[in-house]
Amino acid sequence: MSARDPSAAPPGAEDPDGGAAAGTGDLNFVMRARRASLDALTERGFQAFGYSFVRTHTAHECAALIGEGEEGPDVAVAGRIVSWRGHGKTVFAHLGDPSGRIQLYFRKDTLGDALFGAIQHFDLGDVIGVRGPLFRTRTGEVTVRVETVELLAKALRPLPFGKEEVVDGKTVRHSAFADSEMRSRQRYADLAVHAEVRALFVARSAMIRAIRAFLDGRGYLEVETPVLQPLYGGALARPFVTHHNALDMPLFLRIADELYLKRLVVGGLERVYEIGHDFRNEGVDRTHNPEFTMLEFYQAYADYVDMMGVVEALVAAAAAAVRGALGESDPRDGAAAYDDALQEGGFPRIEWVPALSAALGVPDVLDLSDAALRAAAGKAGVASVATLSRPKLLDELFQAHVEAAIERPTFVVDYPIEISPLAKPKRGNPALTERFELFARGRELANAFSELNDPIDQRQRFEAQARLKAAGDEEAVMVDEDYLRALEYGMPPTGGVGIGLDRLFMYLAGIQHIRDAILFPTMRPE
RNA sequence: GACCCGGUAGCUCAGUCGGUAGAGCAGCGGCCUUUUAAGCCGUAGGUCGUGGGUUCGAUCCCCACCCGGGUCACCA
Repeated sequence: MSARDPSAAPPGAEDPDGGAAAGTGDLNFVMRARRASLDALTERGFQAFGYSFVRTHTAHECAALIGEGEEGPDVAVAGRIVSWRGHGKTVFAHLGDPSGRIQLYFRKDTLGDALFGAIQHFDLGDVIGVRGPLFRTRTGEVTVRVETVELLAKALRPLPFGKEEVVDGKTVRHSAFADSEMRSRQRYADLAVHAEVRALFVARSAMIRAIRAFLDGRGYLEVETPVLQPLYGGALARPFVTHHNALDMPLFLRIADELYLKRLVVGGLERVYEIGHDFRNEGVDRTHNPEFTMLEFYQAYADYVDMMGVVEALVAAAAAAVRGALGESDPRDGAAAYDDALQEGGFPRIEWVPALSAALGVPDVLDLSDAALRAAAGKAGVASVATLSRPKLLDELFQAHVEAAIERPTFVVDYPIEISPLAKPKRGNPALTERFELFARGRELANAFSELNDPIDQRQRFEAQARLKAAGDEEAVMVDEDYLRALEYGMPPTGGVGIGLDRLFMYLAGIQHIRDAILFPTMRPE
């Protein structure tokens, strides 16, 4: 609630007296009219905020119920008033519920003077319940001939409904609620007036449910690990810092689940997964929200080749769920869930070093001197090449030359060891690691490796990171002694995968902005 | 962080080469018993993002700031 928006306060909040007329001086004229309607109803003895309503059918079920007939049985439906057309002694309105909308027909001679008088004080957005028989109007629309009506929640603030018309079978909306910032801030209003936004988040939920079912079906155990961590790790990112008062110690919000999940594999939970939020204290843009939903899963006795197969099947299951939820008939533009390649699996696999070497036109990019890498990075438009470390230069070059060009789902395999501090060295080539990332449309969708389970090697990698941190790299991680202790007890060879679910959903559903994939994205206060 | 664009009524927008602003929808009043972007008549509604400056006068010009969008950078 904003201090700068007095009208956002509850009735009487800024006026201790709280009378019906008090505290309304700052409200705009529309809201004053709503309060007047509420008062008028209350004076007539109408309950404006009901307690319950027994709905017998949804709007969608009503259409099925009447079939091809002209008359149908009595129904009780409930929802928001989304349109209202008064005609003197009759009113046509539409009621919106989760299944769709249904027309209501109010007649003065059916309702009686008192009830018909009362509904003159109904407004768009009010939540009502009505009962009456179904019929078809002369234009054929399924309609409830309302015999009784209850007001279940008076809308004291106008919802930004646009007007809808159907042109050639498609819904065209006029004067819709279009301010993307307001739609994100007031997601409740966005959802209330946009059925397609509700459908999108239903699809997101379906995708996550499908992923859980997929992993559960393969014997993975869903677990929960700490969000508040004394040391952060498992990724390279700047953390959020907080403080525990009673323990008088700093705590970090996790940037990854990885190190705790692998502790569980040490303990004999051989297949685990977690779906939860990670937090990274970095910039906000079209593809980054400070908190985001991460899936990580680990499988003992598997390597990265095994995990590629799991990822293909998991992405196929997620795509099927999104497609099922959004419907087959009218796919969103650019929604990859409708791409057959996702169902067929067998994503192409390209090797990191040869791919970059070919892009640069050199025999082996790893043989290039730092100076040559710097020159190539500068040519590719990478900023501040003079200060970047060798691993960083490699990473930047790969992003610029290879990642950005990948359109179809593709596995990139065998990353240089310098940019993969938690991955096992590649069999037969210790300069590389057994790691893959899945890319599509220039974006990373998954990151995975044969997990490093040699505690001596892992300690050396941590210490290299610690040196970077001492040299001023804010993203480098600290040595996690407890994690090393766990590895010293022995961790079976393990394949691990991380998938950002917001981005996977964006990819599958054809969403361009991460803000549109998250119900309540992080925003500045109003 | 840099550059570009924007912030006007509840919503969607127009406009003012500087003279304190308009439309559609929503609202309010009236008419209308099968309408569906309902219609007709009437009416009300705005500190033109905030603060300075120039000016007789600023929503408009200038400066700063706030907020948002886009591009780039940062962020694997």
